[in-house]
Amino acid sequence: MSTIPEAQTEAVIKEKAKSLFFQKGFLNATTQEIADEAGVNRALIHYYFRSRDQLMDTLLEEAVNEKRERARAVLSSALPFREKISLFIDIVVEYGLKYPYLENFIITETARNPEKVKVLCQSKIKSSDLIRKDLEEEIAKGRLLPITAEHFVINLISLCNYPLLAKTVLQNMHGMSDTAYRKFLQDRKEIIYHAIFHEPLPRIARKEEHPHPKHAK
Amino acid sequence: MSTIPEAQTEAVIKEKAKSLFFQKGFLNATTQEIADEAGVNRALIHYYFRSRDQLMDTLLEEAVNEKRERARAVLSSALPFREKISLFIDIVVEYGLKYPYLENFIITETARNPEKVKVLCQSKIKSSDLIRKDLEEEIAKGRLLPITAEHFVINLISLCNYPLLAKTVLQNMHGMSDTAYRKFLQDRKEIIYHAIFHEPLPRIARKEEHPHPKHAK
DNA sequence: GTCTATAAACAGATAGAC
DNA sequence: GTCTATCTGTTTATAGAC
Repeated sequence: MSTIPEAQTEAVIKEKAKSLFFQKGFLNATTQEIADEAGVNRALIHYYFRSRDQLMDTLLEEAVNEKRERARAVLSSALPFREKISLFIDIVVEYGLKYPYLENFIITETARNPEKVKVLCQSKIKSSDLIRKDLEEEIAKGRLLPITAEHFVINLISLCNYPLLAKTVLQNMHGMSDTAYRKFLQDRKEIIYHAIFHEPLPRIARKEEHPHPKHAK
Repeated sequence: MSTIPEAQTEAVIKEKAKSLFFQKGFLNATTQEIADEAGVNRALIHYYFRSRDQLMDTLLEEAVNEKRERARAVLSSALPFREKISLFIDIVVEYGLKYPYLENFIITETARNPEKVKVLCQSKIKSSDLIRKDLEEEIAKGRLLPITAEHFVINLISLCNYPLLAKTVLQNMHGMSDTAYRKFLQDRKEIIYHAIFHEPLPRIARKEEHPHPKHAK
């Protein structure tokens, strides 16, 4: 279409489809809706991505890899354990604020087609492996009650991700506007740290205070 | 169909559709698949339920009400607070074992059609209201770190439900068979209590030890 | 109440013109 | 690269015979 600079069609489709799926929550958006959003003809989606499924796979893989890379960087850093976890929570919640429906999409797609999970979890460096050593040390020092690394990580991720997945239910149940809901998710950063460590989140050593919510590279 | 006793067609459709949706995880089962499962003609689904949507609404409402009723009974009982919570975890996890895809279904449907949530959450007695008094008492006595009733309940439900929603991802990531996954969910009962109260789950005062996993009325 | 046959709507994908 | 037109398959829903 003439309003689009040119030759960026593929990128535009990806960007707009990503927004439709992960930000606006149109998890079942049709190729027509994607095309409309991108301001291009429907056939172009097939020209560039062959099928709707391949487009989705591409988007999902990219988004998951980006998020995982960020989490991995923190967990494998040299920071003290509790700072790692605090930053991990920050990253996961901020990512959830930016792409509120990404987790929803993953859950929906893997439930519909369990084979797809293998693409997403390949070359897997499990978070639990990255913190196992730290965790065992903390437990040995008596700073944490005994727990396996797997359950620790699953607890952490559950506390971060469930409120995203249940967004509609929670918003309705507690009568939250969209902005109130965003605030609620922000507040949960401290709540989650608190639930994990049973002590307040230290006010020091926060990487940044997010003066602007911009977070994606 | 002649193999079915008779006049129970409506009940059979409901039962089989429930199994398809909530137990087997065919969240997008077509009317044809439902009819096949029930061993009836596809047109009968429309005869009894008018449309696929109405069938789904009926199923969802019944399942949610049943689960909520059970949870409510425990939380509004006269039991000590920690026993209530322990039983609550038990109910939610056991319900998850029985209907592994119910929560998935709720999340998917409310994301697709946010209006539907109003049907599910009507006449709402919030769990957080039922335990608020208990919780404040516990906090006043110094037996629990300060937390709002809302966040407390959301933490609790997150820890119970997320592993259900992420079943496919978790199974793949940790190489769990179906039976290993069931065991994993069972184990989480103690993990969750532990995460909430930071003390081991007492071995006494458990309602039953589930000699048979049968749990629905 | 239960079936067959069919309508009606839709979505994904492709061929072929420009 | 981008468009229009069309094909194919799928699914819900209903009309009407039995």
